[in-house]
Amino acid sequence: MARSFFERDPVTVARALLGQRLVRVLDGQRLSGVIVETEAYLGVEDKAAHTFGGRRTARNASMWLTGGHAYVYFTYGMHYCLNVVAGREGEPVAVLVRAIEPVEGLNVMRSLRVARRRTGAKLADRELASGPARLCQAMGIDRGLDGVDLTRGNGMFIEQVRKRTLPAGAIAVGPRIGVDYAGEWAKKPLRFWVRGNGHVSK
DNA sequence: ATGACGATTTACT
DNA sequence: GTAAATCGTCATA
Repeated sequence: MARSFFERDPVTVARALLGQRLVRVLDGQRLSGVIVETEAYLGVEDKAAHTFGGRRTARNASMWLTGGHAYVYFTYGMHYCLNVVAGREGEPVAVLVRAIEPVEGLNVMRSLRVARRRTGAKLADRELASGPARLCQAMGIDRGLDGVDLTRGNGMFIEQVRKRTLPAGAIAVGPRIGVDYAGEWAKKPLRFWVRGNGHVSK
């Protein structure tokens, strides 16, 4: 996907990413899935965003890069989450990728996920990447990928599946998850998912 | 140097 | 439905 796809406002990018494919090349092997759930983070004005109020730290530095870079952060002492940076350089907005529908490398994903659990019960396909931290586990994404240029085609990138954004009727909209601390901003309709898709987080 | 806190997931009641 | 797991990060002092 070209730079121009990402250098747009985060809501537009969040919607346009639905139905496109996230690809991770791990040890020469392709792991991939169709993006089915995203959230837009609007930057300095957005109380739920890591860059709220213009915060610029070592942790969120890549959010300030131009659209098309990855912002990977560590949270809750054990989880990573992946964002696709949107907008222009110096405009710290991003899209959190919350779920994908696995397409390639399901067995590798399963073993990466199972390695982190106590019980050995087998995971259904729907449990592999239906959540922002699950997706990172399944694809072997950690801080080593923070700041990676997703337009470069190595390590991790977005592959174009469709030219146009899904029709509005195929996209469901709701408030973002896990940001209750953000007051009014917690209620804004900034979460997007493919209507009826079974791989969306619960 | 310290303390409070997560853009979550899992296990257990 | 409730709670534990687990630690980097950042604001405060």
